[in-house]
Amino acid sequence: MLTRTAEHALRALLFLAQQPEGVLVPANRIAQATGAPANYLAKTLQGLAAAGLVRGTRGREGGYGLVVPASAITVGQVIAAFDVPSSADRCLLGDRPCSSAKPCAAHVQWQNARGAALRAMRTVRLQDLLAGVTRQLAVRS
Amino acid sequence: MLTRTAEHALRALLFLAQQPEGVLVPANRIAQATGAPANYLAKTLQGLAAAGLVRGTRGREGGYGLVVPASAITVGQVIAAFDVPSSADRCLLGDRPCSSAKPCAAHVQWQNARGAALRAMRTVRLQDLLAGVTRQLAVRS
DNA sequence: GTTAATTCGGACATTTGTATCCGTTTTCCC
DNA sequence: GGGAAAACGGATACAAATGTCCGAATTAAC
Repeated sequence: MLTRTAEHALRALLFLAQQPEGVLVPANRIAQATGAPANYLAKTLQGLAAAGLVRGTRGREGGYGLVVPASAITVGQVIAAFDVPSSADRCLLGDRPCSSAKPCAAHVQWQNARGAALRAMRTVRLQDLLAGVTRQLAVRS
Repeated sequence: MLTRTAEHALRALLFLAQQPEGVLVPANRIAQATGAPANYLAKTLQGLAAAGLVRGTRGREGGYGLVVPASAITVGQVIAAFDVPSSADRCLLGDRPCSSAKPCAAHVQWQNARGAALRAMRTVRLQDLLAGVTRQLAVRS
Protein backbone atom coordinates (compact mmCIF):
# COMPACT_ATOMS: atom_id res chain seq x y z
CA MET A 1 0.00 0.00 0.00
CA LEU A 2 2.58 2.52 1.15
CA THR A 3 6.26 2.22 0.44
CA ARG A 4 8.31 2.47 3.58
CA THR A 5 9.74 5.82 2.57
CA ALA A 6 6.28 7.22 1.92
CA GLU A 7 5.20 5.97 5.34
CA HIS A 8 8.04 7.86 7.00
CA ALA A 9 7.11 10.91 4.99
CA LEU A 10 3.46 10.65 5.95
CA ARG A 11 4.29 10.41 9.64
CA ALA A 12 6.63 13.35 9.38
CA LEU A 13 3.99 15.46 7.66
CA LEU A 14 1.34 14.51 10.20
CA PHE A 15 3.73 15.45 12.96
CA LEU A 16 4.48 18.80 11.36
CA ALA A 17 0.78 19.39 10.85
CA GLN A 18 0.31 19.16 14.60
CA GLN A 19 2.81 21.92 15.27
CA PRO A 20 1.62 25.46 15.88
CA GLU A 21 1.72 27.67 12.83
CA GLY A 22 5.20 28.88 11.89
CA VAL A 23 7.13 26.63 14.26
CA LEU A 24 10.10 24.88 12.68
CA VAL A 25 11.14 21.41 13.80
CA PRO A 26 14.63 20.03 13.05
CA ALA A 27 14.83 16.69 11.26
CA ASN A 28 16.34 15.01 14.30
CA ARG A 29 13.35 15.85 16.41
CA ILE A 30 10.92 14.68 13.77
CA ALA A 31 12.78 11.39 13.48
CA GLN A 32 12.68 10.91 17.23
CA ALA A 33 8.97 11.65 17.40
CA THR A 34 7.98 9.43 14.50
CA GLY A 35 10.43 6.61 15.09
CA ALA A 36 12.06 6.91 11.71
CA PRO A 37 15.81 6.47 11.16
CA ALA A 38 17.17 9.99 11.50
CA ASN A 39 19.68 9.96 8.68
CA TYR A 40 17.29 8.47 6.22
CA LEU A 41 14.44 10.73 7.18
CA ALA A 42 16.73 13.65 6.44
CA LYS A 43 16.79 12.51 2.82
CA THR A 44 13.09 11.90 2.79
CA LEU A 45 12.44 15.40 4.07
CA GLN A 46 14.59 16.79 1.29
CA GLY A 47 12.33 14.90 -1.09
CA LEU A 48 9.26 16.47 0.48
CA ALA A 49 10.94 19.85 0.17
CA ALA A 50 11.59 19.19 -3.51
CA ALA A 51 7.92 18.29 -3.89
CA GLY A 52 7.01 21.63 -2.38
CA LEU A 53 5.19 20.24 0.64
CA VAL A 54 7.65 21.36 3.29
CA ARG A 55 10.37 23.95 3.50
CA GLY A 56 13.71 23.48 5.18
CA THR A 57 15.42 26.38 6.89
CA ARG A 58 19.12 26.07 7.57
CA GLY A 59 21.17 27.17 10.47
CA ARG A 60 20.59 27.47 14.14
CA GLU A 61 16.91 27.58 15.11
CA GLY A 62 16.15 26.17 11.68
CA GLY A 63 14.17 23.09 10.77
CA TYR A 64 11.23 21.99 8.68
CA GLY A 65 7.71 23.28 8.46
CA LEU A 66 4.69 22.74 6.24
CA VAL A 67 4.44 25.01 3.23
CA VAL A 68 0.86 24.01 2.51
CA PRO A 69 -1.91 23.56 5.10
CA ALA A 70 -2.82 20.00 6.08
CA SER A 71 -6.21 20.48 4.49
CA ALA A 72 -4.52 20.86 1.10
CA ILE A 73 -2.28 17.78 1.20
CA THR A 74 -3.62 14.37 0.23
CA VAL A 75 -2.13 10.98 0.97
CA GLY A 76 -1.99 10.49 -2.78
CA GLN A 77 0.34 13.44 -3.10
CA VAL A 78 2.68 11.98 -0.52
CA ILE A 79 2.74 8.65 -2.31
CA ALA A 80 3.27 10.34 -5.65
CA ALA A 81 6.24 12.27 -4.31
CA PHE A 82 8.16 9.03 -3.85
CA ASP A 83 7.23 6.63 -6.58
CA VAL A 84 9.42 6.01 -9.59
CA PRO A 85 8.66 7.78 -12.88
CA SER A 86 6.30 4.84 -13.56
CA SER A 87 7.82 2.31 -15.90
CA ALA A 88 6.14 2.68 -19.29
CA ASP A 89 2.99 0.72 -18.64
CA ARG A 90 3.17 -2.76 -20.07
CA CYS A 91 0.10 -4.49 -21.33
CA LEU A 92 -1.72 -6.66 -18.85
CA LEU A 93 -2.22 -9.27 -21.51
CA GLY A 94 1.04 -10.49 -22.96
CA ASP A 95 4.20 -8.81 -23.98
CA ARG A 96 3.32 -5.97 -26.30
CA PRO A 97 3.28 -2.36 -25.12
CA CYS A 98 -0.11 -1.02 -24.24
CA SER A 99 -1.31 2.54 -24.43
CA SER A 100 -4.51 4.48 -24.39
CA ALA A 101 -4.03 4.96 -28.11
CA LYS A 102 -3.72 1.25 -28.80
CA PRO A 103 -5.32 -0.38 -25.78
CA CYS A 104 -5.45 -4.08 -25.10
CA ALA A 105 -8.77 -5.71 -24.30
CA ALA A 106 -8.22 -5.32 -20.57
CA HIS A 107 -6.87 -1.79 -20.74
CA VAL A 108 -9.96 0.20 -19.86
CA GLN A 109 -11.07 -2.08 -17.05
CA TRP A 110 -7.63 -2.06 -15.52
CA GLN A 111 -7.32 1.69 -15.75
CA ASN A 112 -10.67 2.02 -14.01
CA ALA A 113 -9.65 -0.31 -11.22
CA ARG A 114 -6.36 1.45 -10.64
CA GLY A 115 -8.12 4.77 -10.83
CA ALA A 116 -10.53 3.76 -8.10
CA ALA A 117 -7.71 2.73 -5.78
CA LEU A 118 -5.75 5.90 -6.45
CA ARG A 119 -8.85 8.04 -6.01
CA ALA A 120 -9.33 6.51 -2.58
CA MET A 121 -5.88 7.80 -1.61
CA ARG A 122 -6.29 11.14 -3.31
CA THR A 123 -9.46 11.92 -1.42
CA VAL A 124 -7.90 11.54 2.00
CA ARG A 125 -6.31 14.74 3.25
CA LEU A 126 -3.88 14.92 6.12
CA GLN A 127 -6.46 16.95 7.96
CA ASP A 128 -8.89 14.05 7.75
CA LEU A 129 -6.38 11.77 9.44
CA LEU A 130 -5.92 14.28 12.22
CA ALA A 131 -9.60 14.54 13.04
CA GLY A 132 -9.84 14.06 16.77
CA VAL A 133 -6.25 15.01 17.44
CA THR A 134 -5.94 17.99 19.74
CA ARG A 135 -3.43 20.43 18.37
CA GLN A 136 -0.20 20.11 20.28
CA LEU A 137 1.05 23.01 22.31
CA ALA A 138 4.39 24.59 21.53
CA VAL A 139 6.73 22.91 23.98
CA ARG A 140 10.30 23.62 23.14
CA SER A 141 13.07 22.36 25.40
CA MET B 1 0.28 -0.23 -7.05
CA LEU B 2 1.34 -3.72 -8.03
CA THR B 3 4.63 -5.25 -7.04
CA ARG B 4 6.50 -6.57 -10.04
CA THR B 5 6.03 -10.15 -8.93
CA ALA B 6 2.29 -9.65 -8.53
CA GLU B 7 2.18 -8.15 -12.00
CA HIS B 8 3.83 -11.22 -13.48
CA ALA B 9 1.42 -13.36 -11.55
CA LEU B 10 -1.58 -11.40 -12.75
CA ARG B 11 -0.50 -11.70 -16.38
CA ALA B 12 0.07 -15.41 -15.96
CA LEU B 13 -3.36 -15.90 -14.44
CA LEU B 14 -5.04 -13.86 -17.14
CA PHE B 15 -3.26 -15.93 -19.76
CA LEU B 16 -4.34 -19.17 -18.11
CA ALA B 17 -7.88 -17.87 -17.86
CA GLN B 18 -7.93 -17.54 -21.63
CA GLN B 19 -7.08 -21.19 -22.14
CA PRO B 20 -9.81 -23.72 -22.86
CA GLU B 21 -10.99 -25.60 -19.79
CA GLY B 22 -8.63 -28.31 -18.62
CA VAL B 23 -5.71 -27.36 -20.84
CA LEU B 24 -2.36 -27.24 -19.04
CA VAL B 25 0.33 -24.77 -20.07
CA PRO B 26 3.98 -25.23 -19.08
CA ALA B 27 5.66 -22.37 -17.26
CA ASN B 28 8.01 -21.75 -20.18
CA ARG B 29 5.13 -21.10 -22.51
CA ILE B 30 3.42 -18.79 -20.04
CA ALA B 31 6.63 -16.83 -19.62
CA GLN B 32 7.00 -16.47 -23.37
CA ALA B 33 3.42 -15.33 -23.80
CA THR B 34 3.46 -12.82 -20.96
CA GLY B 35 7.01 -11.56 -21.40
CA ALA B 36 8.08 -12.52 -17.90
CA PRO B 37 11.53 -13.95 -17.08
CA ALA B 38 11.03 -17.70 -17.34
CA ASN B 39 13.05 -18.77 -14.34
CA TYR B 40 11.53 -16.25 -12.04
CA LEU B 41 8.01 -16.87 -13.21
CA ALA B 42 8.53 -20.51 -12.32
CA LYS B 43 8.93 -19.45 -8.71
CA THR B 44 6.01 -17.10 -8.93
CA LEU B 45 3.80 -19.87 -10.24
CA GLN B 46 4.80 -22.03 -7.33
CA GLY B 47 3.61 -19.23 -5.12
CA LEU B 48 0.29 -19.13 -6.89
CA ALA B 49 0.05 -22.89 -6.48
CA ALA B 50 0.73 -22.52 -2.76
CA ALA B 51 -2.05 -19.93 -2.64
CA GLY B 52 -4.40 -22.45 -4.21
CA LEU B 53 -5.09 -20.43 -7.34
CA VAL B 54 -3.35 -22.71 -9.84
CA ARG B 55 -2.26 -26.30 -9.86
CA GLY B 56 0.98 -27.58 -11.33
CA THR B 57 1.17 -30.99 -12.91
CA ARG B 58 4.58 -32.54 -13.35
CA GLY B 59 5.97 -34.64 -16.12
CA ARG B 60 5.56 -34.70 -19.84
CA GLU B 61 2.37 -33.04 -21.03
CA GLY B 62 2.23 -31.32 -17.66
CA GLY B 63 1.94 -27.65 -16.88
CA TYR B 64 -0.19 -25.16 -14.98
CA GLY B 65 -3.91 -24.59 -15.00
CA LEU B 66 -6.42 -22.58 -12.98
CA VAL B 67 -7.92 -24.34 -10.00
CA VAL B 68 -10.60 -21.69 -9.54
CA PRO B 69 -12.61 -20.04 -12.33
CA ALA B 70 -11.60 -16.53 -13.37
CA SER B 71 -14.88 -15.24 -12.02
CA ALA B 72 -13.83 -16.27 -8.52
CA ILE B 73 -10.35 -14.67 -8.46
CA THR B 74 -9.91 -11.02 -7.56
CA VAL B 75 -6.92 -8.82 -8.18
CA GLY B 76 -6.80 -8.33 -4.44
CA GLN B 77 -6.22 -12.04 -3.95
CA VAL B 78 -3.32 -11.98 -6.36
CA ILE B 79 -1.76 -9.04 -4.56
CA ALA B 80 -2.33 -10.67 -1.19
CA ALA B 81 -0.61 -13.85 -2.35
CA PHE B 82 2.67 -11.98 -2.68
CA ASP B 83 2.89 -9.32 -0.02
CA VAL B 84 4.84 -9.82 3.15
CA PRO B 85 3.01 -10.95 6.31
CA SER B 86 2.38 -7.23 6.86
CA SER B 87 4.81 -5.77 9.34
CA ALA B 88 2.92 -5.27 12.61
CA ASP B 89 1.15 -2.05 11.78
CA ARG B 90 2.92 0.87 13.32
CA CYS B 91 1.00 3.86 14.40
CA LEU B 92 0.61 6.64 11.89
CA LEU B 93 1.30 9.16 14.61
CA GLY B 94 4.59 8.63 16.29
CA ASP B 95 6.48 5.64 17.47
CA ARG B 96 4.18 3.63 19.67
CA PRO B 97 2.49 0.50 18.36
CA CYS B 98 -1.06 0.97 17.22
CA SER B 99 -3.84 -1.58 17.24
CA SER B 100 -7.58 -1.72 16.95
CA ALA B 101 -7.65 -2.35 20.67
CA LYS B 102 -5.61 0.75 21.50
CA PRO B 103 -6.00 2.92 18.41
CA CYS B 104 -4.28 6.22 17.82
CA ALA B 105 -6.33 9.24 16.88
CA ALA B 106 -5.78 8.63 13.18
CA HIS B 107 -6.33 4.90 13.34
CA VAL B 108 -9.93 4.66 12.21
CA GLN B 109 -9.60 7.19 9.42
CA TRP B 110 -6.51 5.49 8.08
CA GLN B 111 -8.09 2.05 8.24
CA ASN B 112 -11.03 3.38 6.29
CA ALA B 113 -8.81 4.91 3.63
CA ARG B 114 -6.77 1.77 3.21
CA GLY B 115 -9.94 -0.26 3.19
CA ALA B 116 -11.35 1.76 0.34
CA ALA B 117 -8.25 1.25 -1.75
CA LEU B 118 -8.13 -2.46 -1.03
CA ARG B 119 -11.82 -2.80 -1.72
CA ALA B 120 -11.26 -1.31 -5.14
CA MET B 121 -8.83 -4.14 -5.88
CA ARG B 122 -10.92 -6.83 -4.25
CA THR B 123 -13.95 -6.01 -6.34
CA VAL B 124 -12.16 -6.53 -9.63
CA ARG B 125 -12.26 -10.13 -10.77
CA LEU B 126 -10.04 -11.57 -13.46
CA GLN B 127 -13.16 -12.16 -15.49
CA ASP B 128 -13.87 -8.42 -15.44
CA LEU B 129 -10.47 -7.70 -16.92
CA LEU B 130 -11.13 -10.20 -19.68
CA ALA B 131 -14.40 -8.62 -20.75
CA GLY B 132 -14.16 -8.22 -24.51
CA VAL B 133 -11.45 -10.83 -24.94
CA THR B 134 -12.53 -13.64 -27.21
CA ARG B 135 -11.62 -16.95 -25.67
CA GLN B 136 -8.53 -18.31 -27.35
CA LEU B 137 -8.74 -21.57 -29.27
CA ALA B 138 -6.63 -24.51 -28.22
CA VAL B 139 -3.62 -24.30 -30.50
CA ARG B 140 -0.89 -26.62 -29.39
CA SER B 141 2.24 -26.95 -31.44
C1' DG C 1 34.15 37.04 14.43
C1' DT C 2 33.50 32.43 16.65
C1' DT C 3 30.73 28.79 17.75
C1' DA C 4 26.88 25.78 17.68
C1' DA C 5 22.83 24.12 15.25
C1' DT C 6 20.99 23.08 11.35
C1' DT C 7 19.97 21.74 6.23
C1' DC C 8 22.36 20.12 2.14
C1' DG C 9 24.83 16.69 -0.80
C1' DG C 10 27.56 12.91 -1.91
C1' DA C 11 29.60 8.36 -0.93
C1' DC C 12 29.03 4.10 1.11
C1' DA C 13 26.74 -0.18 3.53
C1' DT C 14 22.94 -3.10 4.28
C1' DT C 15 18.77 -5.34 3.33
C1' DT C 16 15.18 -6.92 0.41
C1' DG C 17 13.15 -7.87 -4.01
C1' DT C 18 14.06 -9.66 -8.50
C1' DA C 19 16.29 -12.74 -11.48
C1' DT C 20 19.43 -16.63 -12.89
C1' DC C 21 21.31 -21.20 -12.65
C1' DC C 22 21.34 -26.07 -11.92
C1' DG C 23 20.36 -30.39 -10.00
C1' DT C 24 16.36 -33.49 -8.46
C1' DT C 25 11.94 -35.56 -8.85
C1' DT C 26 7.84 -36.82 -11.23
C1' DT C 27 5.30 -38.24 -15.25
C1' DC C 28 4.31 -39.55 -19.86
C1' DC C 29 5.67 -41.66 -24.20
C1' DC C 30 8.11 -45.01 -26.78
C1' DG D 1 12.96 -49.78 -18.68
C1' DG D 2 14.97 -45.44 -21.07
C1' DG D 3 14.44 -40.91 -22.50
C1' DA D 4 12.24 -36.50 -22.71
C1' DA D 5 9.34 -32.94 -20.67
C1' DA D 6 7.87 -30.87 -17.10
C1' DA D 7 7.29 -29.02 -11.98
C1' DC D 8 10.03 -28.70 -7.72
C1' DG D 9 13.73 -26.78 -4.64
C1' DG D 10 18.04 -24.87 -3.29
C1' DA D 11 22.10 -21.82 -4.18
C1' DT D 12 23.63 -17.93 -6.08
C1' DA D 13 23.88 -13.31 -8.58
C1' DC D 14 22.07 -8.80 -9.55
C1' DA D 15 19.33 -4.57 -8.69
C1' DA D 16 16.79 -1.43 -6.17
C1' DA D 17 15.19 0.26 -1.88
C1' DT D 18 16.54 1.41 2.54
C1' DG D 19 19.67 2.99 5.88
C1' DT D 20 24.37 5.00 7.52
C1' DC D 21 28.15 8.11 7.56
C1' DC D 22 30.57 12.33 6.99
C1' DG D 23 32.01 16.62 5.16
C1' DA D 24 30.41 20.72 3.36
C1' DA D 25 27.32 25.25 3.33
C1' DT D 26 24.26 28.22 5.86
C1' DT D 27 22.32 30.70 9.69
C1' DA D 28 21.52 32.48 14.31
C1' DA D 29 23.22 33.31 18.94
C1' DC D 30 26.77 35.00 21.79
